[in-house]
Amino acid sequence: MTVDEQLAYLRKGSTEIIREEELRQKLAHSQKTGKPLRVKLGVDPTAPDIHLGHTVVLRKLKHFQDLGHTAIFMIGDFTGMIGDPSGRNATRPPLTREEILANAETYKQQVFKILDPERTEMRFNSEWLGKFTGEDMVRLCSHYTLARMVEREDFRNRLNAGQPIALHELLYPLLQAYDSVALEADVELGATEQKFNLLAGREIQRAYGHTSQVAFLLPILVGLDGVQKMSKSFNNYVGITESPAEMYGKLMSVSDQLMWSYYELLTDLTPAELTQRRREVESGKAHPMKVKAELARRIVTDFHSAAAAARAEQEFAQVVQKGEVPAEMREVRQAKVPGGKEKLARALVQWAEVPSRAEAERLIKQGAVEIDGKRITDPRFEIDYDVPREFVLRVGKKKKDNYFRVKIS
RNA sequence: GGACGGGUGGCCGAGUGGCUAAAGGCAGCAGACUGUAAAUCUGCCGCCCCUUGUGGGCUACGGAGGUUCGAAUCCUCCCCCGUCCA
Repeated sequence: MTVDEQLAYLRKGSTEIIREEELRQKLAHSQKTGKPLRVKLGVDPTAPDIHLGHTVVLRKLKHFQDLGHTAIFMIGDFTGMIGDPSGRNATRPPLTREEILANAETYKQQVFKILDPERTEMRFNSEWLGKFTGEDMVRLCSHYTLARMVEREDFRNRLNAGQPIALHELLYPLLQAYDSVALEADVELGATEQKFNLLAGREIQRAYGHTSQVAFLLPILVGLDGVQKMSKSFNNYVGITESPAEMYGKLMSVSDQLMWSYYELLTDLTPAELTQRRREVESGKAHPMKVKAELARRIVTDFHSAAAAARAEQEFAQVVQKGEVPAEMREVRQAKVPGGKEKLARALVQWAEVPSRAEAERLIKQGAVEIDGKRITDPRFEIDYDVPREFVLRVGKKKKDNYFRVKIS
C-alpha cells in the first residue's frame, strides 16, 4: 500500500487528525525504515466492561495494526485513581487499587476480541507513574499553565457554573500527556472529548525533547437512545460480551436514523457501500428494517459468529415479530410443595429478577406478565405449587430474555 | 480565618411547621400503535405486608441532637460545596 492509500484507509470514520501532514510523514518514514509506528490508546479502568462505544476507537487501532504498526493498549491504572474529567460535570471519588486492578483484568480479557494480540503491547501506566517522585511531578507541572488548563471546555463550564473542580483533576491531562512521553507514542487515538488531553500530549512530548504525537480523533458513538453518548451509566449500551440474542435485539431497537452512524463506525463497509445502502433506503428500494437487520447481523458476527448471528436473527423474527415463544429460554425450577402456593408477584422477584415486589405487582397490573400466553392482570394471582407441571412465563416486553420456562417438580 | 449562599428521590429542581412518599422536568418501566424501532398517546415510577383498599406499616429531604401533638421546613452543633474578602 502506498502512503496515500494507508492514509485513506485510516482516515475513514475519523473526525480530525492533528496534523494529517505529520501522520503522512510518519507513515512514509515508517515505510522507508521498516520501523512500525507506535500507536497509543489509553483507557480508563473505571468502566470495566467494553461496549460498542469503546470499539470505535479499538477498531481504528486495529486498522493501524492491519498496516503493520504497533498498537499500545495502555490501561490507565494510575490515572484511574483520578478519573478522567472529560465530559464530566462532577468530581468523582478516586477508585481503590483493588477496584482498578479488577477492572483492568476485565479489559484485558475483552480487547483481544478486536485487537491482534501478536501486535499489541499491553501496558499499565503505574509502571512509570507509580515511580514518579515529588520532584518529577513538580517538573511535569511546570510545563503547563493554569490558564491553558482552565481553557478546556469542561473545566471552564464547571468553573462558571460554580461546580467544584478538585485539584487532582487538573493532573489528569498532564499525566496522560506524560504517558505519551513514556511510551514514545507516534500517534494517540481518542474520542473527540479527548482532544484537549491528546493535544496536551503533543506539548508535553516536546517539552521532554520528543517529537509530537499525532492526535487522532474519532467520533463518540451515540447510545441506543439516540441522544446521549453510549455509556454504561446511561444504560444505553451494547456490551461486547452480551449474548447474540441480546445484542441483536438491542441493535434492532435503534432508530432508523441512528443506524447509519452505527454502520459507519462499527462496520468495515467502505464509504461507497454505505452510500449505496442509504440510497436504496431513501428510494424505497430497500426496507429500513432489512438494512438494520444486516447491521445487527454484522455486529453479532464480529463478536460471536455468523451462525450465532443467523440464530439470533431467526429467534428475533419469531419472538419479537411474530410473538411466538422462543425455542430456548431460561429455566426456573421450583420444588413441589403439597398444598403450597405463592403470590405470583413474589415468585416473579425470585424467578425473573424483578427488583422488588412492588415492581412485580406493578408489572402485573400493567399487563406485562403472561403465563402460557395468557395475560395475568390480577395482583393477587397465586401460583400453585401442589401439582408438578411446567409453563412458560413472560415478564416484560416480548423479547427472548423475558421468557422463562418454569418447572414445578 | 471572615461574610454570604447552598446540600431534597437515579439526575435536575419546587417546596419554609400539618392537606407531603414530597410539585414539575428528565431518565426508566409497562400498555397501545408500528416495520424491530423512532415519533405519538396512556398508565406506572421508595420498600414491605395483606382481606388489593380513597388499606396498614416502614424508610426518605447532608449528619447528629433538640423544640413541637406534628419538621424537608424552626433551633443547636458538625460535615460538605460555591462565591466574595483576607
